[in-house]
Amino acid sequence: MTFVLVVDDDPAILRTLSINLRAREYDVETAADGRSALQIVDERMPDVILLDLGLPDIDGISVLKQLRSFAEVPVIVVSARSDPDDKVEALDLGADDFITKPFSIEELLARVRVTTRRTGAEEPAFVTVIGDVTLDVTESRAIRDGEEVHLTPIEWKIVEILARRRGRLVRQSELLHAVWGPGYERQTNYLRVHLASIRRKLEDDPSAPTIFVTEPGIGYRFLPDRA
Amino acid sequence: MTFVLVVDDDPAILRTLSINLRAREYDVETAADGRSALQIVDERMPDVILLDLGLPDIDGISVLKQLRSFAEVPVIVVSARSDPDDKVEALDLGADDFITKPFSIEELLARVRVTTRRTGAEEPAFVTVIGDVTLDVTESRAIRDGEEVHLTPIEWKIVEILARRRGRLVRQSELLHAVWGPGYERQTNYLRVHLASIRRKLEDDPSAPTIFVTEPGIGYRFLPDRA
DNA sequence: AAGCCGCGTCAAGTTCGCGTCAAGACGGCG
DNA sequence: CGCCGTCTTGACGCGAACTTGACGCGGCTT
Repeated sequence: MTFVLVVDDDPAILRTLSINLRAREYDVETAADGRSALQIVDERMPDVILLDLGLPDIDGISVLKQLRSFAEVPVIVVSARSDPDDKVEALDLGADDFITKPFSIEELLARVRVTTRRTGAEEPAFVTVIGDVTLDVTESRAIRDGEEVHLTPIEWKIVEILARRRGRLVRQSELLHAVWGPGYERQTNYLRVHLASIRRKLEDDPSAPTIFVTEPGIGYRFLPDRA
Repeated sequence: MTFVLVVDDDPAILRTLSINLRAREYDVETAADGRSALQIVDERMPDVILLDLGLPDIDGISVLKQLRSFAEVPVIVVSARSDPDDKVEALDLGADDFITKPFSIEELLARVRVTTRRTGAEEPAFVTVIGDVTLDVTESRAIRDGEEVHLTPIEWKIVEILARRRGRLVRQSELLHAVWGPGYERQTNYLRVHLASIRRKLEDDPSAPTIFVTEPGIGYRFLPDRA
């Protein structure tokens, strides 16, 4: 999943952007000032950064400069200043794009798509290792004892949803809705059958599951923790 | 010297841009309609294209589409239309940037610098060898057993996208979106047909592909690894 | 203790997706 | 205007994947 960092001191903007980006299946993190923005970049390099120029602590331009001293990550400047000089300065300092407030959310999303298209930076490879099993959800690859195991599309969907919530409980109705769509929330037998084949392929002892465990009457849980 | 193609039907704009660009030591050529623009691109590939959407003959959007079917050259759309939908359409069809008239010359120049800065940094001369097949994606050349094999434009697009992600999975919807544009994400039959002809031309045994492999229900994968 | 409900298992039946082929539509070029 | 390469569209067969129903087991309730 593409990871976007949104930097703005206006909570309303942060909220709007987060909601819209998340709805498009982006992984979003926010920062309200330059210091925390740089920290996030340091910890977990984003695929795109949306950067406001008017920040409370450091000037947005300075943030951009510092950023460029160690990272090539695409930056889209989002600013209320429409003065051409500001744009030129930001662009020449390494910004990849500049969009002025107020802006159309659709346009912003399109510009985000442009930068990700160019860098080809999709999916930072979401992999999970459990003992001798390796699951690469973004690549749809499962490896067990060194050799590839084939999972079907529905099996992958289930695994993906459970894996994204590592450890937490996922209700049956939720799984059914996510995989089969609305209207299938009571077909719990589907889950039984498909979970069975997933376990047959990935569990050491399919009859005593330790990775994909059942919460009777409620749902399922993915437990990647293993010695 | 960086070569810029300016496409606009307004002679005044052509003049202003030419003068300003030439003053910055760009090599400039102009076109007043879509047909001659495409011709120039065919003869002498520009480093950047400034494209107006309102052209007398072909719609600017169509020019962009045709352009993208055979060239990756950076395109900055320059248009009087400020409707967000127009912007989104152009950007999703492959435009790298979008600027609305009237604009500041300085800003336009800055945006030109952004695109050239980007493309100048890349260019990893992209050839792949798999056994007796050689693929030169940047040059659109395929050679098998010493003789050239002809691939059609769509075939090249597919090969290129898969090859750029060597080994990694590309989802059907992604391929369809990238090759045919938004709205074609479910026409998986297109992929079946074109993949078939690609395999017929490049695989040893087209019925048992080893280079372009299918992940049933999910997508395709390019596997250049070979003994 | 008996019965019910939810889960896992299995096998049979059906659908779905892929590859293949061929016919028709489209568009560029002479 | 007609030719030719290319792309689209539909039909078909096959195999994998999914659905569906039956069954047994175990825990929980009454």
